Parts: sequence; C-alpha cells; structure tokens
Amino acid sequence: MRKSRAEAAQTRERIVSGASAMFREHGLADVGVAALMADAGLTHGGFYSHFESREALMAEAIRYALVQSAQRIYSSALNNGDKPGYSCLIHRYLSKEHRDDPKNGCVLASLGAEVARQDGESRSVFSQGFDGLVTLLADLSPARTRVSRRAHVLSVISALAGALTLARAVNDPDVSDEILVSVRKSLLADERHRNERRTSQRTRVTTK
Amino acid sequence: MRKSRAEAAQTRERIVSGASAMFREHGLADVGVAALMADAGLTHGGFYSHFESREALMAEAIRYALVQSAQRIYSSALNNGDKPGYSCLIHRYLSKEHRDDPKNGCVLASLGAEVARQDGESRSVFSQGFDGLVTLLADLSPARTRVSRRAHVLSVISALAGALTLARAVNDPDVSDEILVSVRKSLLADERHRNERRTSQRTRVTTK
DNA sequence: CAAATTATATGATGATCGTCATCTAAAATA
DNA sequence: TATTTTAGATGACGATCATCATATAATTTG
Repeated sequence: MRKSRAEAAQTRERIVSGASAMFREHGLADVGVAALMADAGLTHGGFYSHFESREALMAEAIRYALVQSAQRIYSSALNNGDKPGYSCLIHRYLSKEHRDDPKNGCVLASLGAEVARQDGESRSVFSQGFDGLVTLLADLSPARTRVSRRAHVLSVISALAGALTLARAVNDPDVSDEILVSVRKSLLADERHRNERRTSQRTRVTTK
Repeated sequence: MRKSRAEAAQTRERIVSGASAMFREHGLADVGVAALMADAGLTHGGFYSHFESREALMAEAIRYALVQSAQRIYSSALNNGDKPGYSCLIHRYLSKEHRDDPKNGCVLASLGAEVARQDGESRSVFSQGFDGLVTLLADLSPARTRVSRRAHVLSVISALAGALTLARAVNDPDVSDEILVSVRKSLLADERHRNERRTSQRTRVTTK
C-alpha cells in the first residue's frame, strides 16, 4: 500500500493537477474530496495526509492553473516574438477549442466569480496570480508607458474572460459562436489600431 | 397558518426575489432550500407547494434578475434619451457600488460561469434572457447596421461582465479599483470614438 | 536486520442537503 | 353554514459532505 517518498510527491502533484482540472470543469463547490481522490486513483481517507483541508487544496489547484496560464503566455511570446501585441493570444483565447475545454483553460473565466465569494487562501492566491499575469502581459506589450500598458492589459483580459464565460453560459451554439467572433474582431481591430499609431509615432520620432 | 391566494402569490414572489438575491450573492450551489425559505420568513417544508424543485426556483430566480436588468436598461434609456451610446450604462455598471452589491447586480457577471455548468431550465432561461438583453441594447444603439450593432453590444457586454467579475474576485482593493477605472476609460474612449465617426458621417450625408 | 515512520485504505462521525409524507388551520367554495 | 381545498409547519428519509480515528503494509532509518 505505502509508496516511496518520491512516489508520494508524484501522487500529491497528481491530486493537485487533477483537482485543478475538476474544479475548473465543475466549479469549486461541486467537487467533493472523494471525487478529487478518486480522480487520482485513490480513496478519500488518505486526503488529509497530503493536505490540511479541502480549502488548502483549492488554493493549490488555483495556483496550478494560474502558473499554467503564465507558462503558456510566456512560451507563446517566445514563439511569436516578431508579432507585436496580443493578437495570437486573442485568437487562441476566444477559440471554440478553449470554450469547449474549460478544464484545461483559463481559470479567470471558469472560477473568477466563485473565487469572489471566497475569503480564504484561495482568494489571495487568485489575486496574486492575477496580478502576476497582468504584469507579465504588460511587460510583453509594446505600448509606451507602464501605466498605459497595465490599463490596456486589464481591458483586454476583462473582455477575453467575459466573452469566454458568456460564450460558455449561452445555450444557443450560434449565439455562442457570435460572441467569440464579435469580441475577437473587436479586440483585433483595436490591436491593429494601436499598432498603427505606435508605428507612425515611432517613425515621426525617428525622422525628427 | 394558511394565507389567501393573493397573499400566497406575494409569498411566492418574495421567495423568488429573495432567491434571486441570495443566488447572486452566494452562488447557485451554496444556497439551500432551507436558507431560501428562511429568507422569505418561512420554513423549508412548504417549499414544494410553491415550486416543483430547487432547479425550478433557480430558473425563476435567474429570470427575475434578467428582467430586472432589462427594466433598468430600458428606464435609463428613457431618462438619457439625448445622450447616445452606452456611456451612462458603462459608468453605472463599472461603479464601486455595483461591484460591492452583487446581490442586486448583473446576473451575467455573478452567475454566468455557474450557469455554464448547468443544463436544465436555468441554462435556457439564462440564454434567452441574455439574447433579450443584447437585442434590447442593440435596438437602443445609434450604430448603422443591425449586424454591427449586435457585434458592438456583445463586445461591450463581455468587457463589462468580465471586468466586474475580476474586480470582485481580486483581493487587493487598489487592483480592484484599477480594473474598474481602466476598463471604464477604455470603453468610454471607444464610445467617444464611435460617436465622432457617426456624427461626421451623418454630417457628410446631410450636406451632400 | 530491527524499529520507526508514513502513504494509503477502511469506516465512522455529525452536519447538511433535497425531497416528501403528514398535519394544521384557515381560506375558498358550495 | 358545511365541505373542500390548500398554504405553510413539522419532522423524517436517504444521500452526500468534510473530517478524523484507526488499521495496515511498505518504506525509511538506525
């Protein structure tokens, strides 16, 4: 029955990653300890040798999802270093694939509203992770001042998370697609507009 | 014990309106039948003489919240008929008052993510109500074509709901305020831009 | 190799949940 | 007024929940 220390650490990580997926798919309130352990191939009793409480696992699962998002943003920024702005991110975020796979998707959209009703560790983990994502995206942005970078990131993130949530909530597939397409178009047009302004301005400065 | 038919109808409405507030404040999963009835000053047993199931009440509570939103939009459009676009709506929606009072606020932001995981009547009520709000807002918009009106409404609604949700989720009050202010500014600037384009275009047509 | 540690399983705890059967008293109906 | 109907209360049902005490078997430590 008992596993080695290394195997136990793997087990623990398996519980966290599985919990992160299950919470994103079914919500924080609707996944019990027994289901979380069963997902990792274990029974419910051993849970408390890994975690202090269910709430503690919630916080770890949220952190896991936020780190996953940060890694995706970072690696996609390396691969598309030539393209400015967030156009690639916008395309992927508002895709049907992302909409139809919440368990592997952005935790801001799937659990943001539920986190707002928590006040334990999971809420502060979410908050710090959110701020980290905003800072990361702002550092990758080509905008001029740091303030305007953060403001722009907050606008884009809000539109992305809101659109994804609504596209998932709506019953009618046509309306759901319409949300994705409309918001994608709007954000991409805004990106183009910002890039044009930036380019012309930089040209003016250079020729001066 | 027993009340008259008229009083019973009032009781029923009191349960629905209270449930609508409690669900928006604490989530669909975290409010039990006993709490819902207690909120209306009743005990839990009589619940099933008013509603077929808890799920049926969820659907009615969501409908109630959506009708409330539609009424607010409609009456505010009458009072501000001169001002074009959604600037008043944006101001109110992204206010601290709205953020700090979810139980009386927009159900898209508070329950959208949770509705996405439902598949009963509450989901279709939400969907139809959402489409109704979009249509209502599109009809109030001064944009040119019906298609562009709907697309614009969807973008604005997504940004509004996403920003409100994130502003509520975040722990740090400064970051929360920053979200509200940034997204408000961005949306209002976009509104101004659209109005200028529209006005100059209309002028051109008139002078031709 | 012996002793201590521990990862996981089994099973029980009390609390809470949605639902329903039953009872009552008052309103509706005749 | 007599009868029927029903709004709401009481209490119980089985299910599920988070948590923990205990047992066991295997690893780790000495």
